[in-house]
Amino acid sequence: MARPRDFDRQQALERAMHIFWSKGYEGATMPDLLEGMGVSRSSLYNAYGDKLALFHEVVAHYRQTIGESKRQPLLRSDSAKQCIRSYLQLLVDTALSGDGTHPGGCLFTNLATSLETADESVRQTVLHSLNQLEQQLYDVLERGRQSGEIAADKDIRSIARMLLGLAQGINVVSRASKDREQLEGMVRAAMTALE
Amino acid sequence: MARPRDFDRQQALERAMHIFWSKGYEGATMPDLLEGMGVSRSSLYNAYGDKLALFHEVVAHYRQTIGESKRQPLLRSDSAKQCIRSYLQLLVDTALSGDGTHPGGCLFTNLATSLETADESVRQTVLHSLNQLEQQLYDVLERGRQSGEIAADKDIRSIARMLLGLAQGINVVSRASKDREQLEGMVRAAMTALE
DNA sequence: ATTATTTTGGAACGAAAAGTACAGAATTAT
DNA sequence: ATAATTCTGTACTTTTCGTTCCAAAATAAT
Repeated sequence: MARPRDFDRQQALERAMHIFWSKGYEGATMPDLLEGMGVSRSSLYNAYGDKLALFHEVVAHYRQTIGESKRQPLLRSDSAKQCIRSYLQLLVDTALSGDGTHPGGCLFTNLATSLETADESVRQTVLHSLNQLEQQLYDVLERGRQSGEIAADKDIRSIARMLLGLAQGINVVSRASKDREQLEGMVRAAMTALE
Repeated sequence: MARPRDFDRQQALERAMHIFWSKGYEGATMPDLLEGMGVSRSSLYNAYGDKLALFHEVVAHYRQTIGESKRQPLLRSDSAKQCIRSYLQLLVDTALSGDGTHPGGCLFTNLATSLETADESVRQTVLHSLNQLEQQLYDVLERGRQSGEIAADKDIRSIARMLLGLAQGINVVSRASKDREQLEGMVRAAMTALE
């Protein structure tokens, strides 16, 4: 009954995600977004609402795609240690953006360091995401403990938290330097905490 | 021969540091700075130059004060493990800003996640600071290895890197939640990598 | 073809940003 | 006291931000 949209809504959202991911919410200006998304002003406002609404869609999209895929290794039926190891390895790979299709690091980690100026709902989302990751790590460790793979006297809650922290740290350090050896060293040392 | 400055330059710089620290470079607007520093527009431009110049002074000041004091434990003549432990503990304390005099987390960690929009010289400073910290951690571990406190077969370069990463992670997570137990759990688990 | 509906591009708007200009106030040296 | 110099507050300019408005173009249904 009316003219269909000229651009691919999903593709444009993906591009917006990359811009917010690398520049942050405030750092990504409307001109940046317009150019990067390849969409005109009216089209953007018409399709997504205002900047904040677009950002919320981007955050949701990130969770469903990038976030989900990064946690994939934790859901596999490998041994617990193998799950953790491949999770961290994948983290390093995406932090370095070896494929070149994504910015480095993690959108949520970046957001966490700029929560002071952020929307309250964003703060909630970030907090929830961190807690969720800690719990997922804990669940894997617990499974490993029950199977005898991880010694019963290990404080797996603390280990889960350490891994959570290290994951954030990997995302931080990778923003400043793309040294794979450095990041993989972190992973290697962290794995010894499970021995 | 002329009228002296009306305000305390150092104190104003300190206040500017707190504002940049909690809000970031772009998030800290001139009105924010003017109000927080308790200085009028002309005085600020007269005393520091423009916003970027002020920021560079802030970064230098942060290194000399906060940065230096946070690394203090690494320079003590305690045992290596004790050095590391008290370094991490101090990190947790300041991350939670237990004294209430400072914002939480770390200015440099925050900067690292927003390097894309930052000045190149800032990027260099952040990178240098991370490398310096890794080296300091390594030096302490090396000392511990030579004294026999740390087993000779440990990969202390990787451990130093892991601790570097975890330090950044602590700064990140502490921005989102002020859970002391969570952060201290990270420290506890990380310390087991030295055993 | 006509009509109804929606997208689209470009201009325009208001608010807020950083930085500047200038006049007057204040203080030290003469 | 006076003069020279520097600080300070207000108001201004310029730029850039996010957003809105409106007419023209485009398409699907009638």
